[in-house]
Amino acid sequence: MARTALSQAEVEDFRETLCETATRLFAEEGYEGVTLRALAANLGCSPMTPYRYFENKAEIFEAVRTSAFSRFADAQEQAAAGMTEPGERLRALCLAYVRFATNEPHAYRIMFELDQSQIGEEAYRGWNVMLGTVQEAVASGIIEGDPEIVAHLLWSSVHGLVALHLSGHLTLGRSLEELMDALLERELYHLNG
Amino acid sequence: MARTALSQAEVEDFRETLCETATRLFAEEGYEGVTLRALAANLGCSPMTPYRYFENKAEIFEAVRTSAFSRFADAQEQAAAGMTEPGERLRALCLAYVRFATNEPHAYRIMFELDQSQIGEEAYRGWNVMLGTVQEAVASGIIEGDPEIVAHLLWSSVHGLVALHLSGHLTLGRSLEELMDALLERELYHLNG
DNA sequence: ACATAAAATTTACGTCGTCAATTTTAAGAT
DNA sequence: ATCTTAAAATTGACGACGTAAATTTTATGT
Repeated sequence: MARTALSQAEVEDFRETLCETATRLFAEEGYEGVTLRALAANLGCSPMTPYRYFENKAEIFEAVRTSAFSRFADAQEQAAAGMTEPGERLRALCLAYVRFATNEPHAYRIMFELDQSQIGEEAYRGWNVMLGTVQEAVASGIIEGDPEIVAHLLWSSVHGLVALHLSGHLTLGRSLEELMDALLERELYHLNG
Repeated sequence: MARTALSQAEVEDFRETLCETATRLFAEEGYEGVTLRALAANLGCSPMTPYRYFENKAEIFEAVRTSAFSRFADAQEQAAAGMTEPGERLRALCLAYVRFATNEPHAYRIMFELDQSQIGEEAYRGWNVMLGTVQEAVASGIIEGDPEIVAHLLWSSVHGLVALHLSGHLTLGRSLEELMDALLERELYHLNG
């Protein structure tokens, strides 16, 4: 007797398309640069249409952020899968980390510069790969200490390098990957030296 | 024959008052939360008055940022002055670092999350204290490696800890200072162990 | 084709940064 | 003391933003 409501699939489709477009715009224009009107124009719809699929701009960017975490986790898992020895795997993880950040700087920034409390499980997938690898490394004796603490310190250190690099605070004439290797070398110091 | 222009001192006075008020508002409301109209209201002037003293909002926040860097550098210098032994001095620096960040989270965020290219010499004062102390630590043998690289890595690591802490990404049940101590302990590992 | 409810668009509001036009203010000249 | 004048400050307006409310379009069962 009346128009039927959109199917779950149709809703999900639009949400996904919107999220992809928003991610692209965001990568081009940065966080503040993306306006809902521009997003709508890129989607070929009116500025109010997205509001049927998302509560507001903040929720749109939460979706963009979650998808970024998802891609990041994929990269981490793929990097880990390629290596068997814990030390090599650790390095592969860190390398994948800095490469993700350099390839998608804007995505990286919303992932970690905004408050974490609102994001879901997807945010922990990448972290869990790192934690697991550090646990293996400790178990196999190439790193010492409480795995959770070590993983947090390693993660923080790599994040610090990446963050300062992205905002231009690293004045040294070394590449990010060089610095990351130097960091790992020091962390694994008592193995080699 | 006509009204005299404001003296250099008067201009500087207003700029300073504005900067202090902006810093306070910014600390309360966060970056996006501060509007020029609110700032003007707090200063007891009209919204356009600040424009005689600053080009635009961006320039105002550059001033706020520079003053934050200045306070940060003061804290670093003061912390360094209290310690003579390089290892202790290094720890004092890191402690002052994390304390500044926890006491003035908003200030800390604009210092390091925004692009660095626009800020002046004041931004390097704090860094130079750290670099100098690492150089001493290397000279006295308690740390090994190229001082510049080590200083960059240490700085990055502490920044990473602080940044992830401020955005709520640190899930471990340890305080920031505990983690910082664990980090330093590992860095000085081959001295103690 | 018609009725109807969902979906989409258009219109409108309040707020933002900031430009342009205006008013106020303080000093030298009369 | 008053008038002149240029600097300083304010007021008013503009376009853009996020989004609430009102309106129009669209797809279905009868």
